[in-house]
Amino acid sequence: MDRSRSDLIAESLEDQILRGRFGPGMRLDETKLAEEHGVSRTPIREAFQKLTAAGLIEQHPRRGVFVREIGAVELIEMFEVMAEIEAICGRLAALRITDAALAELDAANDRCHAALEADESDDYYRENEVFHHLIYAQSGNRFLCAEAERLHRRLKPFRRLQLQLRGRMTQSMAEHRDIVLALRAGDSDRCARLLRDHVAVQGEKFHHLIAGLRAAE
Amino acid sequence: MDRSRSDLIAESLEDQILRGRFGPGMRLDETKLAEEHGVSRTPIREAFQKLTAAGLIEQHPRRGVFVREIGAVELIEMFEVMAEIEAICGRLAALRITDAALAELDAANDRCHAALEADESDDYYRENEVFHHLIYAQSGNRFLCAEAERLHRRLKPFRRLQLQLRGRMTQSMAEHRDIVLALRAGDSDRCARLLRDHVAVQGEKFHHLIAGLRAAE
DNA sequence: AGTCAAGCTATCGTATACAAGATTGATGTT
DNA sequence: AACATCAATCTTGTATACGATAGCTTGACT
Repeated sequence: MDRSRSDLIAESLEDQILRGRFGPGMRLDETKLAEEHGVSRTPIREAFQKLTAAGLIEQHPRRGVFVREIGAVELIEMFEVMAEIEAICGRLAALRITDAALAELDAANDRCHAALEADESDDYYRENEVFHHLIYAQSGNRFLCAEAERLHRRLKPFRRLQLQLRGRMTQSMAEHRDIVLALRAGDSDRCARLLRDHVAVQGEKFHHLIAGLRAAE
Repeated sequence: MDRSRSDLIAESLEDQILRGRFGPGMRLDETKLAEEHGVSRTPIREAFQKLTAAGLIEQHPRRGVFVREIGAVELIEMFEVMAEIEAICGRLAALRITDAALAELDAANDRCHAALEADESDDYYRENEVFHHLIYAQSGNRFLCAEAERLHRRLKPFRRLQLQLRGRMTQSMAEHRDIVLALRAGDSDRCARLLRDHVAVQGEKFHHLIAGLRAAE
């Protein structure tokens, strides 16, 4: 399924960009990257195409490619959309979820809780992700699920910032439990609302998030 | 802004695929297309990257690229997501829309009505698109707007089929007027619901749509 | 001394050549 | 006669080379 070189390189570059190896606005040099990966410019250029489509970089006609700067406004917009998408997933999942999936959600939540107590934030993030992905899948709409995962992936580094706010992890856990309750009860409207609020970043949290962004630079 | 050759070719190919020049599952020959466009294989390949990202074609490792078959299930899923996205746009737009935009919506609706009376389905279709794009923009969320436009574009050919159902255009017009009323009143919940129902293809309409698809083959 | 223009350089975009893999057809064997 | 295997050809994936364009630097003129 993987289209060998260029796909691998695209993945690698995406990872490096998200991890901050390439800062926002930084120019990516085709030749340098080609040498670095031990390939010619062609696969690098193909990888660029993919990253452009994913919205990670910008290609200027005869200037070069640059890591896209995600401004505060766009970030807020993306979180707003993510919150709504998750709400949709939740509403559909509440109607369609299976008992097995509910059990898995409980299990993920338990592992989340364990990670929280052990102060293992990496584990917490992973299980938190499992929790959300389960809900996406339980929407019963594979297209929606794919879209949600795409956006989730894009917001990944920022979501991490969000969770670093003091006391957010504990609060997040409680919200997860409420969400599972709504799912189990089949209360789709409530579930949608809970998920929207869970993901939405509002009020003064914005400022922390933006400050975190600045600090990360 | 346009990256010369490959972008133009990608657009051309996309258009041809959507118009049915290349049937679903059909293989696209790099060499043949290169000759056809009077360029080498490189720009064609770059165009393929874009189309893959847009979900229009599939690239198999050493086999070639094929026009993606969109099955009935996936189509229904995509319409479900589109309906929800439009509902979100509508809810936000109801809170944020300007008077100028309301006037533009009215104008688009009037042109829609005129096209309906003149039985000019192409004009109707274009104005219908203007109407929806205005609402996307009035969500005040540029990211959401871009996502909505992307999905709208992908569903374009199928939406066209849907509108060809008997009496659908007249009904659609009436729904448009209700939507504007809700927007003007700032009734976000009602607007969201109206838009969701407007877009959703539900119940027996599915069968018409699928039957139309089958007939088109 | 400052500004504008011209030329140079660096990098992008495209073409072409080459390599590797997959498919299909033919031939040989059972 | 049918099936399997091997080879040849076609097509994709990668590399390299060349042409074009934009930005930068330098020099000349005001």
